[in-house]
Amino acid sequence: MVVQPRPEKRIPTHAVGSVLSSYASLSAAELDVFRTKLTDFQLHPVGAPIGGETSGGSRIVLSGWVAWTAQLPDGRRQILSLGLPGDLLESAAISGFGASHVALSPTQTADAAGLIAALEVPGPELGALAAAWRGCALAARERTLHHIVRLGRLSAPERIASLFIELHDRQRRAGLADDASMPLPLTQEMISDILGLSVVHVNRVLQQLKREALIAYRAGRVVFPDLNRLARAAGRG
Amino acid sequence: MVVQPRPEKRIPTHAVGSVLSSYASLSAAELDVFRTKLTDFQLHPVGAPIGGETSGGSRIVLSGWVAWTAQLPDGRRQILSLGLPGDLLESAAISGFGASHVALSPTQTADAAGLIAALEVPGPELGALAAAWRGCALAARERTLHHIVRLGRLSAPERIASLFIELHDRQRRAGLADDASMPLPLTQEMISDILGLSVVHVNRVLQQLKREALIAYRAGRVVFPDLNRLARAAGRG
DNA sequence: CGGGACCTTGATTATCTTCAATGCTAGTGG
DNA sequence: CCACTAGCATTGAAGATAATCAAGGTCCCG
Repeated sequence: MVVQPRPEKRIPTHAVGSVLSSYASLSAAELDVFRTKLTDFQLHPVGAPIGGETSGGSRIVLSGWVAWTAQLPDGRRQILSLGLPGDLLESAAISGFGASHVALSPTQTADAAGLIAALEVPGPELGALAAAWRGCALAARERTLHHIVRLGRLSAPERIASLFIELHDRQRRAGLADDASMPLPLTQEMISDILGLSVVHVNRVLQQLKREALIAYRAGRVVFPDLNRLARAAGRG
Repeated sequence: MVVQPRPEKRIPTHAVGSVLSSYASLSAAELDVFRTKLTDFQLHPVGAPIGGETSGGSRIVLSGWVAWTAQLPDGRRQILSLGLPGDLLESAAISGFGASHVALSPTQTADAAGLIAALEVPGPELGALAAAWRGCALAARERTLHHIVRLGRLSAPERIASLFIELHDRQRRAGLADDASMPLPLTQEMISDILGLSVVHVNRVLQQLKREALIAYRAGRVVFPDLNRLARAAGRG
């Protein structure tokens, strides 16, 4: 018996479904709809660009982490946002400097155009799914604004604490983190490009946070001994 | 014959029309449509909140400047974006900290919900208007991302240069600035809240830019002796 | 064993903030 | 008309925060 490859069976939609469910309670039928509406599954190795310069975007991250990176002519780099499972990768291009989506870890994405089209037709069957989708989009917008405050007004320790809290919340929604720890597939250089700091300084501040028992590392994970204290250290999260 | 008050006659839609026209060439009919679709004109004195906490947003700025401000519990402030004529004021609220739209100068706004609804119906008559509207929205999104790079990776002189270039471009589109100067109704404290710097430092960097002849003041305006040089000083704009 | 990617450390310097005054200008009320 | 005030701009001095430069160190992998 020839087993046909059935990529959709291997596609980890679990995380995305978990994220959507965190914004609205979804029926099994709705969870099926979003699965079947996704097309053009792709696997991206670390460092691979996603979507390319040309593509209009609207790919959704199924697993892995994606950085939306802007690059200045002199080499300075700023990560505009992180794409985690459930996130829609908007059109990458920005006038004024080179910007692109890059896989930070092995990443699976799919084209969400069909899903978006299906959600635009108003109907009671997909009501909760549409609400969840809007919740995701709203959360993404709030993260962008939050990031502006982070870069503009938070000190380095606050920035790191605030970033970790955001990532923890997002990964918990995706079912990828427990209540007191999370995986963190970012190098210190990536963290520095997110937070607008130098690598050296990120290293030192991380050590400081560890000394203060605000975070800990264990087996490739960040552990949060006291999330409330960490939130306070983030300048109120 | 009783003359009804006709507020729309006094409403300065000129700037908004100019901005829209800068994104797509509009017919006179289309310019009329956007005028007639706007409702609920309001005048906001300096310092007045716009939209309130409750309102869902979707007010458009007709004249004046509006700051979208986030406030941390300890008093630190960050201006997330500026609303100039033609800009849509999105829903202000952000989870995590107090945020609101505040008039920085005497400001006129209108409810754009009717206009938005009209543009959502696809049709050839309003095609260019819809394109212009999308152009505005896209530009606003790019400004937000640009702001992240500014705060994350540009030095103080670069931030100020980059901000001035953006404001000059926007005001030229609105027909409010000429090729080499623009009005600037911002105090140095407001600039510091936009750029994530202290007022004192903004003051010193402004003097430095003046000494280097990158900018000049004259009669309440900022003058740009050499925009190309300023763009270079902005870390490539 | 060598190389590469990443993390860590110390020393030094640059950038930016804070604090504390002072000046300036326009508006206000006596 | 003249203090008086309030908001904004400016200045100097001191100190904190973060960047830069230059080495090492660790770990993994071919």
